[in-house]
Amino acid sequence: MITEKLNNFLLKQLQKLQKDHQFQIEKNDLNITVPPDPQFGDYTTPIVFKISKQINKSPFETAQLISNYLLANKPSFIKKIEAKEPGYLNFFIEEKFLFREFKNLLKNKKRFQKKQQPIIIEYSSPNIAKPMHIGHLRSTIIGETLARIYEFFNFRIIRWNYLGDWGTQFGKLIIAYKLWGNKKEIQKDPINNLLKLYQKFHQEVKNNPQLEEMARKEFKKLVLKDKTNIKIWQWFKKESLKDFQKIYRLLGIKFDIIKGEADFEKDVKKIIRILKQKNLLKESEGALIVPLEQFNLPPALIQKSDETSLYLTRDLASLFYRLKHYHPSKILYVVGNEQELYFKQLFSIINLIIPELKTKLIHIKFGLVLNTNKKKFSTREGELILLEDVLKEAQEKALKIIKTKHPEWSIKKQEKTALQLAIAALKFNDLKSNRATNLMFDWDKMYDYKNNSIIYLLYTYARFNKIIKKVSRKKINSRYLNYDYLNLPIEINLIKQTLNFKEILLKSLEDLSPNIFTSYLLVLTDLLNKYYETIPILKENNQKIRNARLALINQINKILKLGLNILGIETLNEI
RNA sequence: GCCCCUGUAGUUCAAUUGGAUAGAACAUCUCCCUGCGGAGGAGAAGGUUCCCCGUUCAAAUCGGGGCAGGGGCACCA
Repeated sequence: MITEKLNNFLLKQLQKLQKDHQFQIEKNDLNITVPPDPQFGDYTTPIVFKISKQINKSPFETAQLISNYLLANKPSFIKKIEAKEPGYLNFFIEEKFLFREFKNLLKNKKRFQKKQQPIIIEYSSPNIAKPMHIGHLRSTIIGETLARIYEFFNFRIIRWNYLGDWGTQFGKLIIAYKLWGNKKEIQKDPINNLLKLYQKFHQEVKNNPQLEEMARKEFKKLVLKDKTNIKIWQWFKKESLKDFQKIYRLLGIKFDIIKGEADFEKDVKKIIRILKQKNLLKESEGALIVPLEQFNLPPALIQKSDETSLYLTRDLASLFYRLKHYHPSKILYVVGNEQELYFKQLFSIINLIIPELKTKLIHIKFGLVLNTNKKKFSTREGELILLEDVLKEAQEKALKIIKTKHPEWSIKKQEKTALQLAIAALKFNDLKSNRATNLMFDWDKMYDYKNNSIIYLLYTYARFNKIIKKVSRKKINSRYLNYDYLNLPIEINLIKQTLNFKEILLKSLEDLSPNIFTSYLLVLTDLLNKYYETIPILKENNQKIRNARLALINQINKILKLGLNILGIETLNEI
């Protein structure tokens, strides 16, 4: 990567300079970035400001001093170094070098070494017996994209779907089934009917608070392996998994491990024993808690007064299992903002049990999906938007548009494309926005394919793809990729932008924010469309220039495809 | 009440983590189809970055104090 090269050069030279001038810098201070305007060069650093203060010179004077020193030792890949008011150091890269990097952009993937210790990413994690709704989508999509970005850089990833398949909620569902359920009816449409039962429970409990107690008793019976309850639970779980798999298949997601809370119920006693050994447990109102005052956190409940476990207890057990079996370097929990306190508690407890733990535990939080009243969706109140319905409607809307644009396509092709667009739009909608902020779910916006940014990306790809397909494969040759044939400002600009691909992806990974990368793809696409509009490719008379332009767009289109695939989005040859 | 997150154009969001003139899309208004795909391109208009004070070469970004919205806070997950 160019920034890496520049970084090394700069660091080395500055270290030499340190001998004559007294100043201290840190590696992160270099902060090499692409300046806002091409007149300021290809790359820039604000390091001068940090140094000037220490050597008691004005920033601009310092910049001049440093740039003169750097020029004396200038490596061949740098064309020009400039000191600019108020104190920036701007670098211009040699075109020859740009072209070489550009040609090799897709080749040197092997540079990234395979990492031995895996990273576990826990994401999606739906609750059994409740259909997947729009709220699960963020975890699923962000988690999957992070996994793909890590894999691009050759990390070993374990995709973990941690199912919510245990707990008092099943007591609620079992009692609801026993009171109002009908086996035959449920078999017809399991997921929706189970949801209705769950919602009926929460309606009834308002008038009949005793139901809560009954639910806890049913859960306790489940824990004690009551045959009837186990049977009901297994049935519900099977039906739910079937339903989830349908959606995962559509989204193109495959988990390495699908293990839920129930799988760790058996280890709960061990966890409590360990906590007791470490003298961390305290009894309070008949329940067991871990006080966390030293972390400035409220106490964490480990065991209820009826001696059943909680989500936290089982999660601790699952964490022990993960550490023991996989020795991961990191565990990422892709779970919403609202669980922040929970994860602070979980991480604090593990810190008390294993202070020397090397594995990094990270809660990758994201904003809630809100309804148009800017409030959280509530499953209990029946105010929920099913993922399946969203996809279905999105597909229908897309189909209508496709029918007007491509009436000549077969119905099968129209429908397939519509589904692909619906999925792409759903994914991109999540990935383009900042992780931290809440996302408003607006039916109209969701299906607004006019000027939708993912459509824009796919359209651009398809357009260039069409041009490339018009000439024979043989004619597209990377040997034309050089400054003699490609020297228009927009062409150089395109090449430079494309070269930022890995840097941005890496930044996206460091920040664990896919949206950094999505907005980069949009910038690149924007430039591509300007190119398409202003520069002739097939119509260019000079054969060498024409071939060079073909090679250029061919390479960039490949990058665009790769970028979209990292986001889990398939490109379309026609749209 | 305590803790956490957020506040940017009429709306939905960006802003390379403290950097150069705060950018896109939608909506509004011009212009470009004899053209490689118009789901496009060129342009106009739209801003006290919620408010006040501070930190420094530099603040949407950091600190303090307000205001507004959201989320969380022991027998749910």
